[in-house]
Amino acid sequence: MKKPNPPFMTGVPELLVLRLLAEREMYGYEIVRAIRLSSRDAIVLAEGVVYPLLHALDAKGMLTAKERKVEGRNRVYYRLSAKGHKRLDDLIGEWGRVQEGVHSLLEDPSRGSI
Amino acid sequence: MKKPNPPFMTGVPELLVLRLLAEREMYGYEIVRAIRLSSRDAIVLAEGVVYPLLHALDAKGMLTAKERKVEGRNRVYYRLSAKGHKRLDDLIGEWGRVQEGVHSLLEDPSRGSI
DNA sequence: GTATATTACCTATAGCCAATAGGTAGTCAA
DNA sequence: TTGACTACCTATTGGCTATAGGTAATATAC
Repeated sequence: MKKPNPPFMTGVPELLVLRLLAEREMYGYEIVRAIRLSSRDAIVLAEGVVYPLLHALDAKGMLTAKERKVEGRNRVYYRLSAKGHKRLDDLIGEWGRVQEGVHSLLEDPSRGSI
Repeated sequence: MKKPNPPFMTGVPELLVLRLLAEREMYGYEIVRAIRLSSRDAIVLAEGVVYPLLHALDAKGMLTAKERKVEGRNRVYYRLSAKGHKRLDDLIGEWGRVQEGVHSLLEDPSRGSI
């Protein structure tokens, strides 16, 4: 088996999925496409990443699922719960803090050594 | 045992360590402090993260180690190799791409759904 | 008619990063 | 001599994510 590429980041898939669902209800396959398109292929989450994540978030009460039949196909539409909104806010805050931290280290790494 | 916090990101510790060592040679304990200070506590990597990372990077030829005795204490000073510089460039590029991808999704998640 | 591509869902396995929790040893101040 | 700080280290655990599959329906092409 080929050695898998290293994961580039943790927590971000969850952040992105929650953010998309904060805008409107979506189904898994749609989320996979939206992340790929909206990030211009910078972030590509396979279905094997998104579906288990959705199930985990659902199990934690972060979102609600509703199955619907559209054009002969079953779709599971997800929607953010209040808990999911809270979680999203936390992740956005953490992302911002980390991003700033990385930025300051990349730009001026000597600041920490004074 | 307390449930450990989830990792907030992968590849970033490596990025930060390489970036610091690109500026000047440093030793492990100093790196731990520099990351904490320069990021204003946004990113705190314990010694148990940094030391194994340094050893792994050393084993991969990303950096060179030189032991030195300073004020009665042993310090292992690390320096970036050419390979390490290359790796740093790659990680900086990837960080930029991912950061932009996350940014566009956070700001305008509907772009991907047209 | 039957391949192929696309949509849409799913699970199992494996790898690796990082977080925790320890440990050793030297220096210095109270 | 106790505590605080410096400076190094390892073992274990856990969780995220990547891969690699699988099912089934629709639409298109040949």
